[in-house]
Amino acid sequence: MHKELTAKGRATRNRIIEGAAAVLREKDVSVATLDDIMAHTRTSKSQLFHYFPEGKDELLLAVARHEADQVLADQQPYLGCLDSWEAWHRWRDQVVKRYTEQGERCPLGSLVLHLGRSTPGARDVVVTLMRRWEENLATGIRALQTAGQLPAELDVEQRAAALLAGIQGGVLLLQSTGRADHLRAVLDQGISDLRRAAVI
Amino acid sequence: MHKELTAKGRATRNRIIEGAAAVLREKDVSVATLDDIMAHTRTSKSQLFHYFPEGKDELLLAVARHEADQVLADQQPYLGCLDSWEAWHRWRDQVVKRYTEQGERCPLGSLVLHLGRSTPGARDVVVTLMRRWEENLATGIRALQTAGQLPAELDVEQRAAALLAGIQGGVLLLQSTGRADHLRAVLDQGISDLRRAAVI
DNA sequence: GGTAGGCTGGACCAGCCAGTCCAGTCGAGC
DNA sequence: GCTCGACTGGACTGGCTGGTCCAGCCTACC
Repeated sequence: MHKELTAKGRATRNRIIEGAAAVLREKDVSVATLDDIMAHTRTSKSQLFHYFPEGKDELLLAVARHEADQVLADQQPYLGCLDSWEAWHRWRDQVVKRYTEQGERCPLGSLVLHLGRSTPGARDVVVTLMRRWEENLATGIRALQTAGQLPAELDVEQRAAALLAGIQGGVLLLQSTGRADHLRAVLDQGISDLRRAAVI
Repeated sequence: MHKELTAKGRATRNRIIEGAAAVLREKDVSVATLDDIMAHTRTSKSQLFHYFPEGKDELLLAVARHEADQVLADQQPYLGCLDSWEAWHRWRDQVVKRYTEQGERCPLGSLVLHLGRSTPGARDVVVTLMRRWEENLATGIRALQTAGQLPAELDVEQRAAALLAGIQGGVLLLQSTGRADHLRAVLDQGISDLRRAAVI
């Protein structure tokens, strides 16, 4: 697929994806039109359909993948080496900062919701993202275990799952209420409960 | 507003709201049309605009309010009297059951997202819902305090906020991955961390 | 320097769907 | 039983938007 793209073609394709991502960070999928994307990327409709023959959904899916990659990248390098309590706190700050800045928009969320079950592969994007995210958290907890900071019998999977869910909900509440209180609470509480587990 | 509605008129208006809610539980807002709602409620377009002069958005907002009321109602009577550990566990089961049955659809979520900032009042619906939900949780935690099951110095607000965020994220993950693991994990972990706080 | 095929521009089309309009019915109160 | 206004039916419209088509440009490769 797209093997035959020249360097110029690839550049244009990327420009479309990034431009579309920019558009979708400003307006909701249900409102954004191909014309918006054309205007923002200085492309014509034929180019859009040239690079995404299946049409709008294929383009949106590509944007969703692009955004999903961004989510974890934005948490690096912290998320990748959660091997001390200090590292956990730095990561916490990074997450709060990232989502406070992003504000009320959730391009990836609306995208996947919009594509929904009609577009095969849309769900996979978010499922994969969540799995990776959770794995990173689990790895971090295990790192604390091997560092002797946490007891070996801790249920790592459950902790990681609960933490991930908390973050998602915190972000959701940040986006719907405009306040980061919940996100902060869930991270603080999650980490301090983890620390407390160390003492027992 | 709508003071002058006769009994018949009120009945029709309610039929429209409930019918629309049923439609939106099956298809996403972005796909559902007024024709779908007409078909499902046996009404004509002029009736829709008679009862909701502002058009589709006004109708959707009414549906959103209707759905929001449902959310807390579905958690009763458990959510209302979280005054023992047993009550908390019964409530937990109820929540998991409710959202497992609901499956992947989240009518209220898509509705509010769809109405977004363009419709004043849409955000309020979800903000109010979340505030009430959180208050119920906080009341439950305080009930445990007065029952002597939890220490008085516990940060009730933070616990309630974190728990609410966890639930929202758990539901989100249930809807996007199809598995209830996260919701269960966050509730189990949340309640057991609370219990552990009792010991310390 | 020629040519095949990737790349680009933009006019055009067709379907969908919210919203309008008007003609007609029903029913409560006088 | 009359009348006024609430209520209902359904045809019509106008704008929007995803998608198509074709004609022409650019460039890598021979």
